[in-house]
Amino acid sequence: MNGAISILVVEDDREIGALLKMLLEREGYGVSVARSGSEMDVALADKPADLMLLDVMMPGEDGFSICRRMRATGNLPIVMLTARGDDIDRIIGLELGADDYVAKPFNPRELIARIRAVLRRSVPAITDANGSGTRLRFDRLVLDVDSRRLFEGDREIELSTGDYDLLYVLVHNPQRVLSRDQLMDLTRGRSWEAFDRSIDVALSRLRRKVEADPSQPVLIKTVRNAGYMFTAIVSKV
Amino acid sequence: MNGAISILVVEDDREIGALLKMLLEREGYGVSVARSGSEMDVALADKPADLMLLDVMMPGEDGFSICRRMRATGNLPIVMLTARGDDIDRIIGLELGADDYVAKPFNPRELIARIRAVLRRSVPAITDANGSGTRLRFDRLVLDVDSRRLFEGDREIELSTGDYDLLYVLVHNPQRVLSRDQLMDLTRGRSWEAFDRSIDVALSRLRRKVEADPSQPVLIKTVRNAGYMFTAIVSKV
DNA sequence: TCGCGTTTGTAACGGCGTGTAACAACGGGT
DNA sequence: ACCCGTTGTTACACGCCGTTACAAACGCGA
Repeated sequence: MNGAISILVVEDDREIGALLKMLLEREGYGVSVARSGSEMDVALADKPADLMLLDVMMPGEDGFSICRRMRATGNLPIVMLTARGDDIDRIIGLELGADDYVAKPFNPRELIARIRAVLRRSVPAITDANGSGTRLRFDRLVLDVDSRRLFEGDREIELSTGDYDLLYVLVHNPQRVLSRDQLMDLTRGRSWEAFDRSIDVALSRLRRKVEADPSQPVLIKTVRNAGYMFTAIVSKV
Repeated sequence: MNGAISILVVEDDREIGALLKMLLEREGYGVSVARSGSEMDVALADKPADLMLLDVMMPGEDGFSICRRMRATGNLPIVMLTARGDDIDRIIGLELGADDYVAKPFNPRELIARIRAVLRRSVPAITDANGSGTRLRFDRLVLDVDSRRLFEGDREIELSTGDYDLLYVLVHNPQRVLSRDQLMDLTRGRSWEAFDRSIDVALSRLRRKVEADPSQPVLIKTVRNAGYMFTAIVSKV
């Protein structure tokens, strides 16, 4: 854990703090958790961080104030964690000085993606092999994540919202079997109930668009009794 | 509300004063309201403010006069509230030494943004790397935030107030899905009720102006069951 | 190898979310 | 007062996607 990128989580809620720590460590980051602004000061004095994940709503000094303080003294990348609704709306479009924010309840994937993006912007040297680039190439296709568009050469392949969400998840988990339950969770945030065929149908529709020969799928293989697997090599740019 | 930044609102109209107080307190500022120049003097003697929000049009001593007086004695940041956005008012306001102005009727978000900007500027330590970029480029377009105008090359694309507000919010949140609720709140300050289609229609009208092919939108993507996403890369100047 | 139960592929249908034309209401400018 | 541009409302068309139904593919035991 020495050469790892270090993230300081500032979050008063024990449970959420632990969850964040777990999530981020799973991604290979070194993680410390501070439960207040003053704990944060101590932690930073002890060891500098590469990025700070900062909860807005905290007793005592709140996230806004901490963010402002940090900006006054340095430019440590900050990702804010805001409660749903009002807070978000207040931050959006305004120049708070944070580098990005994620709304609670947060989608773990989005959180990781945004942290990676901020790190990439602020530390150009760190190009995580596993990272979320903005253009992904596989087979003869290119998926542009920024614009949610898919290209085959210079021809665009139209994707619906559902097509894109599904393809996005698959492309980010190549050579790995994803169960229907996982796909359901990752694309729709719901869990899978027995006899639900919607994933199968969605996948069938996606194949029709991305497979050279939909009747002989090679990009997306079916793994009987397990789920589906994206088989192509995925590279950036 | 002790460590909070304090703002003194000088506004003769009770209703607008209360509205401003509410808006600003929601942002975490400490707010006092004075209803005339003399009330202002009393308030300032009692407790110094970090920023003054000053209505131009008032019976008795008007905002211009007050601004001039304040500048003669100190450099308290002042944001002027002008009745109409005529150029005369703007120039006078800035010549007088005000730090910024907002035209009535004001967009709450813009007001807050300008106050934040002035506060940040007035604390010289905080010179944000993202400076005062008032022109934003994306795709083949340039949005001038100061004048609220949009250009495609040297050709201007006419935007209504609503067009601009919506585009502004979108452009400030690229690669992020904004729900109808968020868009509603950010552009109109109201919350979204089920079956309200006004955002959809506003967005459709905006697309007609900014998309190369409105029937195949690429700048503003629809994310089904979630909202809309601005997909272009936005850069300053 | 065959047969049968289970799993998967996909066509077809329909509910519903979204796009947008048309109309109404509103407001600022003259 | 009128005009005209803007914005909200309504209505309808269309495409997406969940459900259903049935066919095809698979796997396991005989």
